[in-house]
Formats: sequence, structure tokens, C-alpha cells
Amino acid sequence: MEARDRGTTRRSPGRRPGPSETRQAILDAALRAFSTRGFRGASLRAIAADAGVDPALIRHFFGDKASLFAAAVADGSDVVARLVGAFEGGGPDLGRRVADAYLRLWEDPETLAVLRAILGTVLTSPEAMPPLRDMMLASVAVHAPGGAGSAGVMLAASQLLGLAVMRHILQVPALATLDREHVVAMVAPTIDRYLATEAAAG
Amino acid sequence: MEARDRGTTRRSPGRRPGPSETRQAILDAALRAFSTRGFRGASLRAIAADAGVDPALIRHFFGDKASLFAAAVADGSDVVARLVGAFEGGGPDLGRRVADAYLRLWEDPETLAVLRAILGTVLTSPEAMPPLRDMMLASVAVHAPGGAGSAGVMLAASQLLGLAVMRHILQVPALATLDREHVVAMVAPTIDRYLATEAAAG
DNA sequence: TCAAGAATTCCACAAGTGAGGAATGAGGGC
DNA sequence: GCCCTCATTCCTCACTTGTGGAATTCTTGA
Repeated sequence: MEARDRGTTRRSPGRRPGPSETRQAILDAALRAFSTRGFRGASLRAIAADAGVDPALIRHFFGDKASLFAAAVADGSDVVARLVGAFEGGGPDLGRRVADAYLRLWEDPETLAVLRAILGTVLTSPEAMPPLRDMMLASVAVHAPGGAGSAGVMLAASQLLGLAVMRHILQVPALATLDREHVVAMVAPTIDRYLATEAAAG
Repeated sequence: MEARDRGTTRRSPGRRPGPSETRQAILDAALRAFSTRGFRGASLRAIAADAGVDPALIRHFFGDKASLFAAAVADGSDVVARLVGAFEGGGPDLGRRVADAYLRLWEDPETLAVLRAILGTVLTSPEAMPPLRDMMLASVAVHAPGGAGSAGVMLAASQLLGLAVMRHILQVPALATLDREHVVAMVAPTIDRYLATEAAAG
């Protein structure tokens, strides 16, 4: 609720004095909304209200709703950039490092919001699913050993995704209350086994 | 698209001759809609149109939108009943049996729709999340060894959930094109390991 | 045969939706 | 000091949403 107070107070039109940080405020509010309500459930008016701003400003800055969504998720996401860092170097404890990097990602509130927004939108507006999926797969493809076509890599991804959903979205107590190191320790062997299986099977 | 033709044709009001199967038609259409659009994204009018029926009939049969949702997911779900069958018996190949039963569940279109609807709604209307989550956890709690509070059981669940999402919702090719036996074979050891870890750690 | 109830329609309403146009104010370059 | 650009407001439009009332037709039971 970091909305400026504008209950019934009319604020005269025209530019405000000083530099404007409204664009960023809109992006933040948009991410919050898309992340909790999904693309369709988030309304431009609610986003504007949360940002303490007139709805028409959204149109002025971003055009239409889809563009705002794109801008909001792009804004909060060096997500993949941070994830793929974990794949650098090879080494023996690859599974452990990947799992740890991935779970850290979800612990960052902004990243969580981005991922929630994407997942919610994928589940809730079918026409958006293929492009979003392919975008995510493409980013994995370049960096994972074996690429996005590899069943082993995708099994590892499925374990991490499921874990993140249960831990950070559904917030299942048995997983949400455990500290990250503990979870990583239990999951790392799984990741390693999937990646090794892949290497063997081609 | 099994909607009756009612483009511009006016159909006179009043009861239709013969027995009425409209209630079920509405439930089916509702499940389709909730499953692809989420709770908020699915509109009563669209559901009614898909069922070939006047929107007011929905209100007549089910009251409000939330009750329709409840009825729709309850209608298509002996889901949990079918899943927990896999836990009966103990035996050595528990992981294999559970994974197989679970994946079969998602291959049934109606069950897939139910699960999609629940997941989409959970992600997209936060107020619905705790009740739905607790409902699912409660059903697991009674049947899984160790109950819903056990990290091992929940880790196994996370693997299965993530797998189902990537295979049947995102439809990632590397997993969606594999036959079930193959996937089960790769995943079963993971499940067994999690459940065993749990048994050891208490 | 008649009445009660259930199934079905249309129409209306108030609220909310995304989009767009017109006006007003401030900043910055000349 | 003037003008162009940008940030900001308001109001409007056409449309969709969930909900509700009133009327019509069929089925069922007495």
C-alpha cells in the first residue's frame, strides 16, 4: 500500500514539479498485480490506484495492457541471467550449485513476483502459453548441458519448478519452514542423477 | 464446441420437453472454462454460451460463481480417491506405482481440467489459496506414510507436481513426447529416495 | 383435470473493464 | 522570455461482468 493519498482529493492536472519517478511506481504496482491476480485478473485501474496515479498515465507510458505486462516482467528480470550463472564451471557439485542458485532466486521477492506473474498468466490465458514457454526454454537451451531437448535437463527443471511452487507459492509448511541448505541437500542428488542419466543416454 | 446452435435464433422461454441434461452440460462447460481461464477469467456468460444455455440458468442451478466452481471441480474429482489407491500395500516398488498412478491421473482429460482449474485459481486469486491448499494437503495427509507434515513426502509430491506441470500444462516437448513408462522409470528412484529419507529421519 | 414446481427464456441494472481524446501544468532548449 | 515536449489530470465511450426479477412452458403428482 504505498499509494499516495488520493481519496477524494482532486489533484490538478499537469506535470508535477521535480523529477518523475511515476513510471517506476507503475511498473512496481503492475508486477504486484500481475503476480497475484494474473494477467486478466489485474486491472489497469487497480494498478494505477496502487501506484497513486491516474489510469490514463499507464496508457501514456506503456500503450496497452499487454505491453505493460511485458515491461513489468522484463523490468524485474535479470532472472535467467542470474540462474544460468550456476551452470558455469561444471565441477562435481553441479546439482548442489544449481539447486541453491534456483532456490535463492525464488527467495528474492521481486523475482518471485516475476515468476508468479508468468506462471499465473501461462495458466490462465492459453494464447500466451506457447510464447512464454518457448522464451523460458530458449534461455535454458543455451546454458544447460544437453539443451532444452534433453529429457534429463527437463526432469531436473521439473523437480526445481515443483519444489518452488510448493515452497514459495502454495507455501506448504513442511517445505516452506525448512531452511534452504537443508532442502538443497535433499534435492541435489536428484538433480545430479538426472543430469548424469542424460549424459549417459545422449 | 458442443454448443447448440443459437446464433441469432430466438428460442422461446419455458421448459423443454423431455428430461433435462442441461445441468451437466453447464458443469462440463464450467470445467472447461475454469481450467483454461482460471476463476476470474472464466465468465458466466461464456460458460452459458458454451453450454448452449441462457446465463440465468446458471444462477438458477448453482447460485453464484463460487458455488459453480465448487460444483464443477467436485463433479470431476474422485481425483484424490484414485491417487491414494497407489499408496495401498507398501511393497518394494512404491515409488514406481505412485508415479505411474499420478501420471495416469493427468492423462485423463477431465482430471487434467480439474487440476488445471484448481492450480490456475490458486495462482490467480490469493484468497482462494489457503483453503484449496489445505484441502489437498488434508487428502494427502491421511494416506501418505508420514503425513503431510513430512518433508520427504512433500518433496516427492513436488517432483510429481513439477513433472505434471511441465509435461501436461507447459507441454515441454522433451517430456511431453516421452511415453509414460519411460518417464516413470526415470522418476521412480527419486520418489523412493525421498520416501526412504523420510523414514530414516523421522 | 388442475395445481405446484421445475426448467427455461428475456430484459435490466449497477459496477467494472480497456481504450482514447482534450485540457493543463512543468521543464528544457533556444 | 518562448515554444516544444513531456507528465499529468479529467471525462467519455463501448463493452463485459455478475446478479436479479418477471414471464413462459413443460413435468409431475394429487
